[in-house]
Amino acid sequence: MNASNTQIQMRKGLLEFCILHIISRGEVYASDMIDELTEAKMIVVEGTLYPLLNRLKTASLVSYKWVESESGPPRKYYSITNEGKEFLLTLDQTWESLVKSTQLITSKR
Amino acid sequence: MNASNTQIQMRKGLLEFCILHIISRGEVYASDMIDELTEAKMIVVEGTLYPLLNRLKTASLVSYKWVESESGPPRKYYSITNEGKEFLLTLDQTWESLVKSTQLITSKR
DNA sequence: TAAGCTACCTTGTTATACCAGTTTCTTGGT
DNA sequence: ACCAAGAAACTGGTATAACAAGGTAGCTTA
Repeated sequence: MNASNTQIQMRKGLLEFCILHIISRGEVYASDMIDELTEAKMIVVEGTLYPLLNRLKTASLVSYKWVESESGPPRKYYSITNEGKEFLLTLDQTWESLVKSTQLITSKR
Repeated sequence: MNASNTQIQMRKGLLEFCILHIISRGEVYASDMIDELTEAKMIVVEGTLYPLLNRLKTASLVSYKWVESESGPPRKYYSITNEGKEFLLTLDQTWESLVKSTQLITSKR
């Protein structure tokens, strides 16, 4: 039971929420997402991101299109679907309520 | 991919944090914890709580003592150890930083 | 003494993240 | 023309935690 594992566990499920938010703001591909997450100090590795994106795609929450790159292999650019937008709203509520509950418990004394 | 599962996933690891906080405020036994969590709208079932308490005990973050009940079987009353207090401080930071990161990502537009 | 409640515990399943790779495509150097 | 290097997408195995659905044991009460 160490802090770094706790961090991983606390973040579970949150990543899906964050990724969906990032995609909801406009077309992006994997490296863009990793950059933005890293900038916000939420580290994520490729082996986590790609399966997650496939899950979102399978659930019809996002879609993608191949785009040729000017330097290097083609990229998958993701965008959010209407279904994804709706789901994101429920995630917003879930997160908000979770923060509220935690606040309530951890600020008591 | 449904909202109730997302809630479960988002909460992973958070429970450990909340339970440790509850125990840190004074001696409690399982039902007390469930009551407090339920009051804060953070539902948890026994099958989740007991293994978690055993993990915390194994990691020396909490200790317990048996206490006779006035009505019913004896109870395990938990209290936090010094090691647990230290760990709780790092969890506070982990949680705070996680909230900050999520805020940063989800409030952008 | 049997029923019912309370408290604690266990087993099997599911879902997600991580680690450590692999594959494919493109470019650049020789 | 060939090979190295890099970028991008992907995969298989492992660990962890939460849940569902049970089980066991002690105490109380009718």
